[in-house]
This record gives sequence, structure tokens and C-alpha cells, in this order.
Amino acid sequence: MQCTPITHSGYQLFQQGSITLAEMECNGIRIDTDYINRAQKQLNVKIQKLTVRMQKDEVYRIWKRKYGVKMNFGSREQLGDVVFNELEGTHGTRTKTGRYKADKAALENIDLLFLRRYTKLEQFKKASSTYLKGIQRHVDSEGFIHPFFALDTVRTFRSSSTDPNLHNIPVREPFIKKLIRRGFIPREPNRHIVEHDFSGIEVKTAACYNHDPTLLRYIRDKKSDMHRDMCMQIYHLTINEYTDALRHCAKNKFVFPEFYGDWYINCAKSLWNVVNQLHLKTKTGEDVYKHLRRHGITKLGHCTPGETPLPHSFEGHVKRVEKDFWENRFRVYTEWKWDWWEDYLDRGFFDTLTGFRIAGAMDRKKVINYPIQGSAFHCLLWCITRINKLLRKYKMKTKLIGQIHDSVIGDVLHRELKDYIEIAHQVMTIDLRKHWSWIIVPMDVDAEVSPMGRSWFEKEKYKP
DNA sequence: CAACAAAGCGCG
DNA sequence: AAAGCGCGCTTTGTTG
Repeated sequence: MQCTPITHSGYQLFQQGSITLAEMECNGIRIDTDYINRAQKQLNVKIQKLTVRMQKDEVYRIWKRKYGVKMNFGSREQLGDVVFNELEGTHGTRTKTGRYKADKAALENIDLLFLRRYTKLEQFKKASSTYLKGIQRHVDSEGFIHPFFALDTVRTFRSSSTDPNLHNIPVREPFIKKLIRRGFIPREPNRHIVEHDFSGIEVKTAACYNHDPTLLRYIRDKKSDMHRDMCMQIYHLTINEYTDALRHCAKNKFVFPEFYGDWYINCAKSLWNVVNQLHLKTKTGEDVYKHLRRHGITKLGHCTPGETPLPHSFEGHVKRVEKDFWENRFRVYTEWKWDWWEDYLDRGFFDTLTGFRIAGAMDRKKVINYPIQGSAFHCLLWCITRINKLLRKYKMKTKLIGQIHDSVIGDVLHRELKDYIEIAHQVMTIDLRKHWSWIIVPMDVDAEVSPMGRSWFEKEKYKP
């Protein structure tokens, strides 16, 4: 892995950053080991009960009849074979090795209780084997884990985390989130877990590269809202009809994927299917499919690459939204993407705003995404180094214990709470921008604090 | 038995 | 012409 800071600033960032990350690793995170052990036992009971319930299902019997003693309930290959070859009215797509694709998204297209339960079971197994077991494996004799952070493994000059990986602790599914995060506690009863998150840092970093006026306005004008606007356009909603849930879909199933280089066919499928999966309604309580029908959209469409979308299809609509998105709304962003790609083709490398050179063979999407992803993380890395220095300068007992790409986690002494939050806020919103003049947009940070002595799960938005 | 690749899923 | 960026970890299945 090539790791080439090209400027003094980039070199300093990684030299100092390495030390900060090593200190975090050394500090470690206190684990409520009794809780984790209890949770593991309870979860295994749930897994057992669900497995027994599923054994009475007709699909299970078909599976058993076909595979006999070779039946393996954990085998997606066998599941795909049973679902797509033995059941009526199912048709699957295949992976590049010829197996049936049998991931969560593929199974969700089939309306079967057995498959809903299978997905839930797999989720529980993941929580048990990767997270609870992973934590148990790594706790030291004092009840601490020491997630490791590497700076020399990631193509974009982000960091990675291992043993255990602190970068993918569950948060999106509420039950699993609580199950796992409840086990991360402050090192003493008179402390808090405190997490500071940069909000929208990748979008802001992108804007610092491409200087797109529309994107800059969305960032600077607090009354404007890019995800809301896209939500309204995608689902044909007025300002009075959109909901937070629909806005969330637009953000995560259109805007971010498009920024990363996805295209309308994938976006249309997931934007359409999520309506059914989450039973989404408009603010006025209307079914979203019904609402779209009133606006002339009656079906998803075939979503076949190379084929023209059918009239009155959602696919065709999203294709037009995508065209408008890149040709009108973010025209300057589009121009930057082409210019940046051309410059890379001429030179064989590109330099980040944070002082790194990324060279070697890359396709167009990588060339666009790498500098943005890397620079966004470098903002966080600079901040944690600065915060750490200030903690030492003021002889504080608060310790930094982890980092998740755009957030920093502190184990904060109760009497230092106000000071710590003041310091982190100052560094992340003011000092960072003084350090890097290329940051031409405001930086915002959200602080979340656990009640004294309570877990990471229990953190709440900080109110002074 | 070990080593490896593929598939899948957790996160930003 | 191709068709989502970056990771780490676990299980399954194959190979030797």
C-alpha cells in the first residue's frame, strides 16, 4: 500500500495522528462484561426458539427432503436452490459464479413468512457471532477492549479499525443497536460516554472540491434542504406532503448513491421497494404508490440495463430526475467530475486538499470519490489530535477512546463535561477552518452524551 | 488439517 | 461502455 503525503502538512497530520490513534487504542473502552455475557445467553435462546419455530415450516421440510443429512441451515447456496428451484412462482438472479443470489434484498422480493424469519435469524446470528462474541474475545483482564486503528491500509487515506472493529458497531436496527451498545460503558461511574459527529462532512468536502454553487447554497443556507427537495421531486410531493421517512429514503437511496456514482436503475428499484417494505405513506396518509398513480406513475418498470424505460414507469421518472440532478441542479459538480477525471488521465495521479497524492490505476468513480472520502476523514483526524493536545495541556482526566470516520468518542469525567464539550466544539467548528483555508463552508457538529455512568446506547443529544 | 475465495452484512 | 465509494469479520464451500 502506497502511503504518500506530498506536503509537510500531510506528513505532520499522519505522524501526529498515529500517536493520537495509538493513545486511543491504549486507553481502550470499558465493557460491561456481565451484561455482554447475559446478552449472549439471551440472544442464543432467541436464536434457538426461532430455529425450532422455522423447522415446522413447509419450506424447511422441502429443504430437508432435498438435502437430507447434508442440509445446512446457514448455507445461502442451499437456501437459494430451495427457494428458486423448488417453490412456485419465484425467479432469482445469479451471482457471477452462477449461484442464486440469496441476500436480504433478493429474499425481500418474495412474500414468505419463512424468509422474513430467515432474515431475522441471520441478523441475530450476526449480532451473536460478530459482535457479542467478538467483544468477548477481545476484552482484556481489566474489562477493556482496545480497538486498533490503522492509517496505512486504506486506499483513500482513511483509517481502518480491527480487533475488534469499532467502525461497524450496529446502530441502524433498534433492537440490535441496544443489544450491543448497552455493553459499552464509561471507565468509572463518574464519567460519561460523549460522541461528537460532524454533520454532512462528505457532502461539505465534496463542495470544497467542486465549488458547485447549488451545493454550496444548500450547505450555507440553513433553511434550504437538499434531501427534502429531492424527496419531493422523486415522490411527486408538495412541502405539505413529504415526511421525514420519505426524506430519509431520498437521502440514502438517491442522493448519496448518486454522489458515489450509482445510476437510476438501482436507485429506482430501491426507492420503489422501500415504500412497500416500510409501508410508507404521505403526510396526508395516502399510500405512496396510490399517490404516484395520481401523478401518472403506475409501475416500477423493468429496470433492464440497455432498455428504454416503459411509459408511466417509476424507472423512467427516476431516470429524468437523475438527468435533471446532474445536468441542471448540480451542473458545476458534473463539470468538476469531468475535469478532475481528465486531469487524472493526463497525470496518472491526483492530490488531495489535505496534502496526499493518490496514484495508480483507478476507474472514474474511484478518482471522484477517493479525494472526498479521504479529506473528510482528515478533518476528523486533525481535530482529534488537537483535542488530545488540549486535554493534556489543561491536565484533564478525560480520555479519547475511539473514532468512527467522522466522529470522536470520549470517556469524559463528569466535572470536565462542560469543558470537554466546549473544547471539542471549538476545535471542530473553528480551529479546523483556521488550519485549512480550503474549507469554505461552515462545519457543524452534533454532541451526544450518556447519563453519568451509563452506556453508549443511552447517549442523548447534548443540551447545555 | 490449513489456506483461500465468495457471499453476505455490519458501519461511515 | 458500464452501471455504488471505503472498510473488517464470519461462515460456507472448495482445494490440496
